[in-house]
Amino acid sequence: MKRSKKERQSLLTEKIADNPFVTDEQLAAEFNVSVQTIRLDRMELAIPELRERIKDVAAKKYDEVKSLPLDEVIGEIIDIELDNRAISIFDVGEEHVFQRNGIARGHHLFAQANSLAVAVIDDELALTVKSNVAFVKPVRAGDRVVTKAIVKGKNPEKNRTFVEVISSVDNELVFKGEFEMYRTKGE
Amino acid sequence: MKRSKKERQSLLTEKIADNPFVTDEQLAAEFNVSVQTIRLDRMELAIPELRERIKDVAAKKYDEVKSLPLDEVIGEIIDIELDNRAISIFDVGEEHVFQRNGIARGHHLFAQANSLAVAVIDDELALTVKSNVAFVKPVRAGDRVVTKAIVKGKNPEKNRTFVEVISSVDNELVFKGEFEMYRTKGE
DNA sequence: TTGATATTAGTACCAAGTGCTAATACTAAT
DNA sequence: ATTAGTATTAGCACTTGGTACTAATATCAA
Repeated sequence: MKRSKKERQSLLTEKIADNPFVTDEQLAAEFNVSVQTIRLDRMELAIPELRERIKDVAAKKYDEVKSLPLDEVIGEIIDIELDNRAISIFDVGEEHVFQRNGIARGHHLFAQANSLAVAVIDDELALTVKSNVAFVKPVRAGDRVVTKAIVKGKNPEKNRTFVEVISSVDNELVFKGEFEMYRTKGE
Repeated sequence: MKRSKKERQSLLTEKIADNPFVTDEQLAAEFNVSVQTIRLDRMELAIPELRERIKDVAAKKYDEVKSLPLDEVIGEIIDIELDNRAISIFDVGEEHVFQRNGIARGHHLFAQANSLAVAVIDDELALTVKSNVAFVKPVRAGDRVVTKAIVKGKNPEKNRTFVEVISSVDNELVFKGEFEMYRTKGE
């Protein structure tokens, strides 16, 4: 009936990955084997029981919630010299690209650049007033985008700071932009 | 020791909301009451048992995963005329604003505008090449941002389309931008 | 002191398992 | 065909974190 243990086990792995909410009993019925066989399979494949799987999913969700406030900055800042320059990296994942063509959605690159421009200012209130950006080259999932922000000039009377941002992947320019930032204190 | 049932129950509601992974036993120990009391409290408050709570969290996460591909477009498109114009709305939530000052992070407005510029093109492949944007007025949590994209011109030789985007809250301009888009087919 | 409300205790039962032992079934090689 | 080895099935005791229900106390207020 079923094409061997191997096949069943690989199907099983898939099934569970696809829907972690399925019980051994349901799986047994689906594969026309006993519940015990399913249990043995899970053991061999080191797949935890239903409750553990569900807990894992829930726990992951919880981690996410906790790490979300960190999206105040998109990308990880690895170097910063306030009011001068800053560098951040951002790893592009599957969730950042268009399904159709695998190219990163522009707003993620913009978000990284904009976040960095805000961060480099370090004022109680730093807001983007204007920006001028160019998406030079497509970025894809798996790429590591390195973004540098450089403070170029100021207009203290108007509380403005100008920041230039360039992003590259493997030392190739993929994005550049100029940001005009507003700050509360003219410094 | 404990200030009445009422107080305990409100603390309990909080505790569980804060950490759905806690068992009745742990709660009983924490409140210095018996496990049964905790159970009675949960019944009165209609709080489901641990496993159900965890399942709920996990299920929510699963729904999210399924609805995530919808973030191909930021904001909800309410009207669209391909290669001509489009309108989307985006409700700003607490998660979109800076904690410090309650003002929406620029990239969300940009994301809405950029998404709409992509959507109005409707080509297999529409990419942002350049954009020039201005954040005219701060946007806050609770604001409903209405964004309009208008196709302004084309350069068929270069496969370019120019889109103008303006966003407003309560008919007041909050954002404007020009987007230069690349498309595969020059149409 | 009487009632009402709150709390605790105890029992039977459930789902979805784990862990273990033991009996079959199937398959392949000698 | 017999034997070995893997695969499958069955059955039982036990575990968690409960539900459902009954019954005994405690606490407090009129």
